[in-house]
Amino acid sequence: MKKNISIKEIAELSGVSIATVSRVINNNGRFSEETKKKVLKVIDETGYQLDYSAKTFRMKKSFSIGILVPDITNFFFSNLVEKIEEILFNQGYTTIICNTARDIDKERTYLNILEGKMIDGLIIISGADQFSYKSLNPNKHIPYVCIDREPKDNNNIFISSDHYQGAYEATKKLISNGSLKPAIVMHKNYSSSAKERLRGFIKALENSQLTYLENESILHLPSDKIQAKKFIINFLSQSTIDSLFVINDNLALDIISYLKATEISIPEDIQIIGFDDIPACKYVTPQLTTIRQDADTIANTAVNSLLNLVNGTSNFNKKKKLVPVKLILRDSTLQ
Amino acid sequence: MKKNISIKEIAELSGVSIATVSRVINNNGRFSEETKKKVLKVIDETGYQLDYSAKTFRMKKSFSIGILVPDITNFFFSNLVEKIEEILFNQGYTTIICNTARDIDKERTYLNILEGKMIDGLIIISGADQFSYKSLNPNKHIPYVCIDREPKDNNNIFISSDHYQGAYEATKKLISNGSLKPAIVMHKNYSSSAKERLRGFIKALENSQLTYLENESILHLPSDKIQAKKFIINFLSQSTIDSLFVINDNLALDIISYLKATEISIPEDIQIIGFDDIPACKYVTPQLTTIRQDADTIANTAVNSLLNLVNGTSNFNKKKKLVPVKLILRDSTLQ
DNA sequence: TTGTAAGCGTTATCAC
DNA sequence: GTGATAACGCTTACAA
Repeated sequence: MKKNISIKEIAELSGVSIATVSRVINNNGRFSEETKKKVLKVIDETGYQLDYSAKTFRMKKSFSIGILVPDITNFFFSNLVEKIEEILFNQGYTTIICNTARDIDKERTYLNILEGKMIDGLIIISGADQFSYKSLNPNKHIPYVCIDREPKDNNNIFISSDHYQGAYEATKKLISNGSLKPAIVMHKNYSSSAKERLRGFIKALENSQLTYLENESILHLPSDKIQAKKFIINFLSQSTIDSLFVINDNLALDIISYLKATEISIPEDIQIIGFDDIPACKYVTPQLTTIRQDADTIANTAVNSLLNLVNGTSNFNKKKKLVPVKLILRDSTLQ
Repeated sequence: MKKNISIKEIAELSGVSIATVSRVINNNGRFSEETKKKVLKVIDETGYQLDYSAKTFRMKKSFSIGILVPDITNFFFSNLVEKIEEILFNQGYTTIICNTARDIDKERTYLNILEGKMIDGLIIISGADQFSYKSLNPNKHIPYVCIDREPKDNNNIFISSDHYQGAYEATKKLISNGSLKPAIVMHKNYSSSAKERLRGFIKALENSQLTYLENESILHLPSDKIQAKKFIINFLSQSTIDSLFVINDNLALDIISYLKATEISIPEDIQIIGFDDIPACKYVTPQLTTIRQDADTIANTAVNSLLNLVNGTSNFNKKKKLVPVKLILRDSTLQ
């Protein structure tokens, strides 16, 4: 196999030095219009392609951005990633998507690899714990922004849906629809967004003179689905809870399917509101009322903030950026 | 900013040559147990990290694999990508996921970028047309495998679910359940997998002495959802079609939701079978009977074949690999 | 405006 | 077993 044609050959073929060729290619420095033409002609004829690996190596810059995402099969995440990827692509950046499978070791490994690959920036999506990026090399740090996950050193940029607002509105809606005893359903682990949603839920109760009861107003569903089903059916038949604000749509849809086997009907006996607005919301019966996150705005904000950081363009970035959410009314709530 | 610590420092600090350090790091060539310990200790203490960009540059090998995927928000694809990514990760490869958004230009651009990045191999998932990879440099070609998309030069590797078998079984099931007039529902564009599914559908009709009617047995749904809804309702109320084999679950779920507004009931009036087995199948009412694709096997086969190609391990690879699918019975079919 | 040459961090070849 | 050293393709002072 013939070796790749390099800048050196181009230089020889066009009778100039490699430095000049490099200047022409990158359109930087000075060169005459004539040499430019000459060089470009040879490049065109030979089908020369830049060796990015050499360029990256030399410049310590790769024009690629890493994304850490906990679970790419989750619609909210894949939707977000798709949008981010598209924006970055249009700005000339490649996106390296890393599925961490919520595994902290895998996350660490990826971080190291990305660092070794001279990644220019990093977008961290969600995850249970606060995010702290410690490079093995304390002098090196890749600029990053977090989405829905609080950075540990808190002068880093953090973009998030207004989970508090969403939860507040959802709960208020349940109450104004007549619910006297709403409960929130969550998993065991509290991500920063889950915490905010809980806070919004509690605030809505308070503002409506309802009391938040540690043992009744919050349900922690087991992650095993069989157990979760037993648990929720059991709980609902023994309590006077009459509406559920569920931490995300996937879980809400699970709950709806669990309740199909029972006498409990939605929304008459129990109203349900989810979070995210995944496509499946519209397919279930009853269709799921939910809080829609604005993935477009989140993606745009994240990329802009990150590229500002990477290029040092603007250094007056707000540290925390809250993106409004929207209540989408469907059939799992009254009215 | 202090410069990165390199193999050279490690060499000095441990009193050996850089060549020896390199051998230890890569565990290749000979070195004594003693020097190994010495070097490893220094590496550990200093927190030295390999510079992949230098390694890639030097070796013309990046230990990363590109994936071209048409739409990462589609569950079948994201599920596949997630599995592929996991397998590759465990083999020491990074995965660069490229969402082509079914855009042929974007695909071309990505291909060029990936080539410049010294990608070791390529996995191409689905897409409407046959895939043909032409490098700008005719002497260079990155090894690749296709999933659900036929490669143009047909001695390339091609992995696919047995769409023919799936469609055949689905249709046979509809017929054995009493359907006298099944129809297949598809989009306008025929991917290689869609073609196979159509072939299986037609074969099942033939084998059951049913006739395939060009104007009745096949429905091409408009991509606009409003129009699609009108179209399907109109069609079903005017024809004697009594079962539908739908080209994929997303479309089948759409159809189920369209029919909710009508008198037509599923499965009594119309039986429906989808394809893929996405999670939402279990959430709808009635739950959707479907053909499950075996994403695990597809992912494993694709990665193994590709890595064999990349490493030149085994050169007796079957060119086309068919992965069996499975009928999952739920409530959108009788019995 | 252009050329010379150093240097990025690694691997690989060869000699010892 | 180990060490010198060339080489990979590019960018970028610095010189001319």
